[in-house]
Amino acid sequence: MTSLEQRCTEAGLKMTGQRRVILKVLDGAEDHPSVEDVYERAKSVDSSISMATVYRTLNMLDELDLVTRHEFKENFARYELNTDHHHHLIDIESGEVVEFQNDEIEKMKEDIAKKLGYELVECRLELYGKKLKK
Amino acid sequence: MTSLEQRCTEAGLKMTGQRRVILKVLDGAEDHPSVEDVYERAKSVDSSISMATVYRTLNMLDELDLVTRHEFKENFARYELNTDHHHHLIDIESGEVVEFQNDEIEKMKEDIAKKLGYELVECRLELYGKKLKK
DNA sequence: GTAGCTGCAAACTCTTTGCAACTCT
DNA sequence: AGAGTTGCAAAGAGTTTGCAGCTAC
Repeated sequence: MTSLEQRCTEAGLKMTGQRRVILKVLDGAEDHPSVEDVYERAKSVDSSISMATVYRTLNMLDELDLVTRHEFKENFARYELNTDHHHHLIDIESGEVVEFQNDEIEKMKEDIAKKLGYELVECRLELYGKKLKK
Repeated sequence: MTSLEQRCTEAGLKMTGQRRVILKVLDGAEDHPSVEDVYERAKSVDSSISMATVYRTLNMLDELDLVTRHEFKENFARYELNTDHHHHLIDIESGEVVEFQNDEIEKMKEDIAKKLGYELVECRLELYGKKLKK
């Protein structure tokens, strides 16, 4: 049983076959899968899984803060297991997503919000670029 | 004739009545209007204007880089005339949008992209917060 | 005159939801 | 047993588009 599965059970969710498959897909994902991606991967394990269940499950996980929903400049959402805090650089040519983290920026975000009279609750920082040739 | 109108004409666009109204709405907006907002404001001047025209016009302006399309954590787009480069802080309680600019962050964005092997093309930086009580 | 623009309604895409059947616990 | 979960299909929301008629140039 994955720790993700465990956290879901602890949250009071029933552990159905479909759910188990979806959680495993997420747990095993090394990328930032779209709903469609999760659906395809889950379906290849249990072909009875429906898109509706994938949507419902991802929404639940998002609400439980076990997963983060991203809406990059695409017209669909991508999901990612919640681990450490980081931001993303998206390759505008390939769609590849690279993660990065930067303490200075974290600090500046806070400072800026405070200076404007706000308490920072959330933030979105996405860089879009293309690979440099060496 | 607004300078926006002039730039459109220079781009080879025909200046129709509807377009003139929409451009004026954008030029006069002090906020970050949604398509619906632009539609309503334009319609109050010329009630024959259709939603389709508003969408088409905003898309054109975006392509001409006269306008910027924002997709904050809402499920619709907002538009803003292209002026100086800045970012946004969105009040998660009221939806109000505050603009800010920070040179240090601009520099760091570039550095981070370069360090990851990318040329920075675009970026999205949005802070979400709630007003601090004094 | 004609290329481009418009309004209308239909189509699209992604996402959500009502419902009846099913299944963990 | 019963609340929660599922698949299906229909509904939603925002946005785009085909088409026939209209208009700026």
